[in-house]
Amino acid sequence: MVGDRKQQILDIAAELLQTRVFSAFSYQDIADRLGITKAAIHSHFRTKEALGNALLEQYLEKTVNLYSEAESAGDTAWDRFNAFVAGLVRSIIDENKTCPITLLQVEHNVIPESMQKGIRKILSMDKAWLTKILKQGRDEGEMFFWGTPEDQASLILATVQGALMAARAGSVEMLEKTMAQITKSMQAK
Amino acid sequence: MVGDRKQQILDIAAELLQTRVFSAFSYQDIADRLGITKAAIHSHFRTKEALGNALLEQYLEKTVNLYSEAESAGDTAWDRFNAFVAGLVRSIIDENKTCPITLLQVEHNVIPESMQKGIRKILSMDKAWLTKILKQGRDEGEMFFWGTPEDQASLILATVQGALMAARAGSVEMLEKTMAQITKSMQAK
DNA sequence: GTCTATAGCGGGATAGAC
DNA sequence: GTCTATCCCGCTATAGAC
Repeated sequence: MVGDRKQQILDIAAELLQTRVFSAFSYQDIADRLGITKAAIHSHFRTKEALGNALLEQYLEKTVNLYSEAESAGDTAWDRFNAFVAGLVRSIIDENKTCPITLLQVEHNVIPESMQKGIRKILSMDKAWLTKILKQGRDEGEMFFWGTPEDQASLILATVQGALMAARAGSVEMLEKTMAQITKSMQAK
Repeated sequence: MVGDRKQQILDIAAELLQTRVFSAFSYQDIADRLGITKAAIHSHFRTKEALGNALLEQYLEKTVNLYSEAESAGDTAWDRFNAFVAGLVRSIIDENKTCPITLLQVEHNVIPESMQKGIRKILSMDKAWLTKILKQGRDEGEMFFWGTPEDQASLILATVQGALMAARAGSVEMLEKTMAQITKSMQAK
């Protein structure tokens, strides 16, 4: 009847994932919000694994878009870095949400292998992109950190994910403070 | 028959929590490993919520012990800091495990309120303890960071949790590198 | 393509035997 | 205190109507 039911389902699933975890939402939850039976969801996504992979594809696309957006935000590494972090934080909106990739990473051992693969792909893209930016920042003489850009990228990704996650049990204010703290730590030597 | 069944159950539950997530293990999983029926578990922990709270009590105790251990490791802030971080990393052992508090924090919206309270308690203790150590380190002129010790404590906790979590989808080697990176970032100005 | 009815299984939890 | 048999519910998934 609607035609883009598939997208509606994806949108609701995305929200449920971000406010709970993958293991803790069901087809029933989605069906309830659409006023249909859970079996109807299976017409669009035969298994929950398929739904999960569709979500991951969507995140992959969003991630790539965020890189473009960050690179359009300015020419300096700092411009790009700040736009990237802001983009991640923006995806949270309220304190009950958190980064979907972080969530799925936590559930790594509990979800189907096809999904694990999708998660690792996005995580490695993030790391590669951030490494590139940090290298640029160091070359420009504007970013300061120890060791390789790659190690620093791991550090920052861990911090950002940890902070996005902590925002759930704590406050969003805290999140912004923590992000600011990362920035400061690289601003001067 | 055994007498310390309760502790056996707790130990298995702790391991299941760390390798999965709270939502994704069941009484059945525990019962299977003990060769009894899941109903028997209910004799020891009437609800899963009760089991979760018992786990949290155990973690609280371990956390307090880790503070003592860290403070016995030496008199300087660095001695204590390193012992603390090492203690957290030690609890991981293999790459399929992660920090239980991190896990429960992620599931904050999905677990009973009594457990949420326990989690927040441990998290705030960690933050308070680490803030104290960072203040000491700054006063000694040995630790360098921007802003308040409290903000830096948030940053470090987020990083550690993020890194412990990332170790699950990635490698433990990476974890150690990331930890080393945190340390380096505070060693010189 | 979109949906309902229903199966089949596994979840947490209770009653009650020992 | 320790356990089994059992209940009821919600889960994912299939069959088949429209």
